[in-house]
Amino acid sequence: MAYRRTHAVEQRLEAARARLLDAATALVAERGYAGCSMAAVAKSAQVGTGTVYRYFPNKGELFAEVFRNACTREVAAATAAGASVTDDSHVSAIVASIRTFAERALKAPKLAFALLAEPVDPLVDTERMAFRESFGDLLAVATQSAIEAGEIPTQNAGITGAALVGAIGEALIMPLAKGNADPHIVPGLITFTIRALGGSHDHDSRSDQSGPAADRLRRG
Amino acid sequence: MAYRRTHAVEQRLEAARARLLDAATALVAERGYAGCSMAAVAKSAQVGTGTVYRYFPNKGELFAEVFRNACTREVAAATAAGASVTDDSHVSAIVASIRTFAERALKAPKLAFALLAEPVDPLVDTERMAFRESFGDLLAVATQSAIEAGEIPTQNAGITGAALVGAIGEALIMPLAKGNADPHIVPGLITFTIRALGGSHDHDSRSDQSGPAADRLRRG
DNA sequence: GAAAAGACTGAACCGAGGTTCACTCTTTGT
DNA sequence: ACAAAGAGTGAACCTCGGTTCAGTCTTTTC
Repeated sequence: MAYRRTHAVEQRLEAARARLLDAATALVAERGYAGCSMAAVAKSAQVGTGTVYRYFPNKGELFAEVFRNACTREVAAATAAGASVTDDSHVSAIVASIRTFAERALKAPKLAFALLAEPVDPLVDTERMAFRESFGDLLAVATQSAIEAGEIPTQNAGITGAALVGAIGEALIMPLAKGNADPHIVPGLITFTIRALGGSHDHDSRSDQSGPAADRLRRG
Repeated sequence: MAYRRTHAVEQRLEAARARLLDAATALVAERGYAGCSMAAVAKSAQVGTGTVYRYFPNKGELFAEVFRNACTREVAAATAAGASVTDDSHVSAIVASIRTFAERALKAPKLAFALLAEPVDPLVDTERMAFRESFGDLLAVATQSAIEAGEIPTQNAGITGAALVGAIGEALIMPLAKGNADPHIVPGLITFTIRALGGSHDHDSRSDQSGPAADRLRRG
């Protein structure tokens, strides 16, 4: 026999795989999923097109992993933000999670849009679904804690979690699609969240003060 | 000269166009957008494939119109439901709109899923965006009225409208995707809506009574 | 009835992008 | 150095559904 995978090679392969994932992620963040052909990913990672297929069986799997990583990062960030204020109140923790999520999304709009709403492969869609679900679960669990702590009224925490995810996503999509990162909506969303949970109104210092002028009705 | 489009022909053409739209709509409602090839639409409408292109320049335009019609119907139904209770309170009107929307969606899950979430052409996506926006506007206007009537606290009605659309959409997507039309979520959504608006809790007789059991956290 | 103007047809075409594969280059072990 | 086993390559291939168009059928007018 001759040639058995040595440690050095194994590391190089791992590195190449990571480079491919990084390149793909960067491309999504820059151009959205639509601008991510396999050829583009390969080129961006400085390898031949065929090489990509030595690391991933097909496009769906590659981008499923890209999405999974990105989603994990986002959920982790939101979770961490929530955990860092648990000493205060559960509602505050939820608010912190949501603020972190929204602010991060506004900072990386193309990526956030791809994660939330852009048309993608079925395989990738599954990851998105999982993302929304796990973010919803995160909120649902926190909601349940808040209920049990008597901070907010009894309610179906699962529905509340899902509804909050939808509410935040939808409110963010317009600005994300346009690419203009107007952080003005965040306080409005937080007010909405606190009220939807049924919490008292002092969990967040900044409350949304928009006037009743008719032209304020339209989003944008 | 010979042959000028007579009235009878004009009517036949119009009828054919309508048949195509109907066939396409039925197909979407039955199989979702994914199952809607031009050939399938043509076959279902009993015409040749090429004929479709005598009525619509391309697939995108055809389905944009299909979506536009369906969306218009849904928004109209929700609007009507809201208008029919205006004598009571604005919050009740919003609740009625939302209930109607949700119940109709659960009754035609494939169509609702296509309208709300299924991956589609960019052209069709535009219609979807418009749909969500106009439904959001409907809710925003009603919210604004409720604010001005003093029923609910001052808030950015535009954000509230968008957030409610997202909340309802997200909460419905899971059941819609699975195809199981569990009307149980509707009362939960209504509770959520009323609370999010900041209205008092007696605008709807049926309130959601889910217990705190942990296994209730998961949606489904 | 004949000719002109459309309307209808569906098999053939086509493009875009994911995927493959015959070939070359690199690494390993003797 | 040399052969075996991978790893890398990118041009060619394939697929699939939207689109076209040369040929046929229908309607209208004279």
